[in-house]
Amino acid sequence: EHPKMGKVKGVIAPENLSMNCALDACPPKCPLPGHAWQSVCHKEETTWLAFYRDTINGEFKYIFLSAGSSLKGQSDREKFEKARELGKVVGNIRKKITSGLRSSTSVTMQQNTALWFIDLLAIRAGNEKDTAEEADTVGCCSLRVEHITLGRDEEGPTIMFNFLGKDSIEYKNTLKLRPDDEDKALELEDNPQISFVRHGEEENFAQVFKNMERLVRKSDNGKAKKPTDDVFDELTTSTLNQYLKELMPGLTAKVFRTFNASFTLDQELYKLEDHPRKKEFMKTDTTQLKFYNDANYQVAILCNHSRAVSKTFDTQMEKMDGKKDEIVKELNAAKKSLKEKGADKEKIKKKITQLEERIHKHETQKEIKQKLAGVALGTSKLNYLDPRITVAWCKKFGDFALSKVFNKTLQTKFKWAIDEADENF
DNA sequence: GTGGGGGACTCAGAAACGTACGG
DNA sequence: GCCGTACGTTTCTGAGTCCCCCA
Repeated sequence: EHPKMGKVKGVIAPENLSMNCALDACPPKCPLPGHAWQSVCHKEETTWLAFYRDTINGEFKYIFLSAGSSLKGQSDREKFEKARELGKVVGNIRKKITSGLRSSTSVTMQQNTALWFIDLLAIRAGNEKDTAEEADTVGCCSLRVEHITLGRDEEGPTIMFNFLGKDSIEYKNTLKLRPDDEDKALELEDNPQISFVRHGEEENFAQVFKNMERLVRKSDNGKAKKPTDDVFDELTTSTLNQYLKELMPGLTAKVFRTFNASFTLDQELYKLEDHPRKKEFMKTDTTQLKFYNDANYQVAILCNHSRAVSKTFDTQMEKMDGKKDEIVKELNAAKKSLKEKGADKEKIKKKITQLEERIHKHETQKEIKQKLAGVALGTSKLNYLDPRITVAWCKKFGDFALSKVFNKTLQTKFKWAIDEADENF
């Protein structure tokens, strides 16, 4: 429960607003007669147009330009360029991280263990928070012993994470080795609460597990840790980011999230190229869109973007089941009539095929609905996926209409990417 | 020199709103 | 043509990240 829940916000008057405009520009006129702005300033280094203080916690609230503005587009582009830059050197950085896992210096070991998780699981950095003023949520650096369960299964060690992340969204995930049995692996792959260690990282995972055993049991002074103690007791987000800056200029924990999200989308989308069912996916706009959304889904799972399941979800499912039963009944009747004397066999066979296709379509729709019930695709599309990957893919595969994946708002926001990327991006 | 907090930005899901569709 | 439902889009504003400055 949020400590400020139930508090009522005060009205913001012009007297609470500070305006920001160029020195040679005419400040906007206050539209309310008898009122005036608190102040007018000329900050050339900032992008906000106005600000006021929140009446509950006194924090700054800014009025910014819209996401579709060229200024925002420019910084969006810079964000994705930084992620691409990371992509070019990520191999070397991972080598440094994995060697740091074995460091005898405690803080170095902690830094690299945390980064290993941030890179693989796209967990946020985890700033310190004042739980008297804000909800008790955590990220990687602020993980507590109570959020981690170490275990073992048939494949080897397991690390289970269970904590509340940003916006009090539950993060539940078990990290484990991929089973050799491919059927079992594929089955587990569909489970959004299980993540596999990357191929070739098995030994590093063993080291990470060893580090975690140490970190959840003892602090550096040898004292046993309580469930409410920090796992990474020598880390803060700023020291972690300082370390990252040594590895690459401008690198922060957040960049890993952007990079891994975009990289995942790219990998998933380009599986279409040599996919054994390529023809099937390319058949219609609907099937191609489904392929895109499946790729987007993988990113949403990685970033833990969830949403509340609709209150009417169960009834919607029941309705779909009912509808399917109706089509099945019709199909059975058609099959029966095929055996009757004097029946127009060709006509009935055609009807049977149509009904079977309808059942298949219906089942697919239900499957998609079930899969996306608690998963939000929009957040990653808006914030983490380099739009140029999508633009290029649409151009490369059957000149797929971009409007199918980017609505009007996104087309405005990503105008810079649409202009820039060709099919070879 | 350093740690903490102020400041400025991005990211987040829910609510509100608009619209298409089918009975 | 009306109405209810579902679903996509837009708006809202809270919740994070991270840099920088100052005590």
